[in-house]
Order: sequence, then C-alpha cells, then structure tokens
Amino acid sequence: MVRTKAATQKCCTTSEKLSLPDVAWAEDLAKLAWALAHPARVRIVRLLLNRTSCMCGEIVEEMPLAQSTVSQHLKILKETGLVQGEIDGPRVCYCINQNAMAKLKKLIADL
Amino acid sequence: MVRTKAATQKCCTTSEKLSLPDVAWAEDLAKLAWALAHPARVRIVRLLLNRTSCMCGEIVEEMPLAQSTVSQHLKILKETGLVQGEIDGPRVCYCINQNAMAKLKKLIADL
DNA sequence: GAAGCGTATCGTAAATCGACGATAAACAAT
DNA sequence: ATTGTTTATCGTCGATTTACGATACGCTTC
Repeated sequence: MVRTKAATQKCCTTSEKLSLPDVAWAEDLAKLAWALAHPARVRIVRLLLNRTSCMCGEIVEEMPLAQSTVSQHLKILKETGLVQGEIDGPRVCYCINQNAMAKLKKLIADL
Repeated sequence: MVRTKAATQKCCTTSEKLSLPDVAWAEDLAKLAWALAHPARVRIVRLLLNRTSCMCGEIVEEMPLAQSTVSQHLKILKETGLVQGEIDGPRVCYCINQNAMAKLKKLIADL
C-alpha cells in the first residue's frame, strides 16, 4: 500500500483485470530479482555480506572477470539499490544496503 | 597475466574459501532469481500462488501479452522448476512447485 | 475419419546483456 | 605538475532475451 508510484504511462490499459498495484509490485520484485540473476552478482553480494565492506579491487581479485566487467556488475547492483559505494580516497568501498536487502527478502518471503 | 595478481598475501582471512562450493551455490540462486527477473513471470507466479492452479488460457487473459509470449515465459518457469504443468485433456493446468518455491525462499532468506 | 479448441514450437526482428580492452577520471604522493 | 593507483566509462562484439504472428501438435467431440 505504499506503492504510490502507480504505473501511469502507456495508452494501452486494455484490461481492467490486471490490478495496477500488482503490476508495479511485480516490476519492483523483478528488478531486484534481476540484480541476483547472474552468478557473478550473487557472488559479489555474498562477498559483501561476509565482509560488511569491501574495496572494488578485492572483489575483482576474487572473481575470474576483468575489472571493467566487475565494475559493470557493481553498477547494476548500485542501480537496483542492493549495494552502495562510498568513495574513500582513490578507492571505493562497497557495502550492502541493508534496507534494500530487507525489502528483497520481504518481497520473496511474502510471495 | 591479466589479473593473476601474485597472491603476496591473502589479507582477508575472514572469508574462507568463497571459491568452489560457492560458485555452484551462486549459480543455483542466480537461476532461480532469473526466473523472477521479468515482471510478466512474477505476475504469473503470483497468479498461480493465488489460485493454487490455473489454466494457461486464464493466464493469457490476465496479461497484456500474446499467447505465444506467455507460453515462452511459462516454459522458462518450468525449466527453472518453479512451476509445473499437468496436461488435463486439451488444456494444461499449471501450478507452483512448492519445493522449488521453498528452495528459493530459503536461498534468499539465508543470504 | 474431420473439425474445433487449447497449447507449444518455429522463425524472425529488435533490444538488451555480458564480456573484453582501451581509455578517461579522480585522488594521493611525490 | 607529474606520476602512480584505483575505479568508471566507452566502444564493440557475440550471445541471449523478448516479443510477435504463423503454424504444428495434442486432445475431445462429432
């Protein structure tokens, strides 16, 4: 019921059968689920949960991926809100956004 | 040569082997998360959870998508094991696989 | 048999993803 | 200011996803 951002776009509201709040809710969950829809991103999240915080470089070392690729995955995780990064000098310290994490867990648990 | 950073020191002793078992685990979760990584699939799962079972045609009616597209999403959901379908005469009756659902919930909850 | 209904699959096109190397940007230390 | 370190972004490529209409398959009934 806090879903104030109802989907208001697009002419094609064809059927009244689809309840709009449900659509927004589905998009919400889909976005968060998509953040975890790649093994590399799952492992990054797992890493951050284990350490409470982590430099980008450390993550790169743990993964068999190029630095630019890891950076892309981190960008995706930031966009979904699951992860946040603080600039610390020339480095960036990443950590889990516990709020977003709790939201994801609740959305899944309440399925 | 690229990122074979000579492991001069494993600073982060707190994280024991994130390597091999974790990789399989990450792929497991990623696959299940990917099943829910599209709003249409989230809504289908939601629908099935609400009704305990549902004909394919009913699902199509609830969604602003073509029948073939819904069928594709159902195929994906079946492949991940989250949904199963029983042939019932000329129709197909879909329902949630509670085992897979429980597995997903546990994987997320234990994150 | 044939006809009708419901579902799956095929073929295709546009969009997006995932990966990489190269390069730019931001900062600390010299 | 120059250098070195760390991270983000750009450009590109192939693979995958998503969507659709058309069509094939399976089952029931005539």
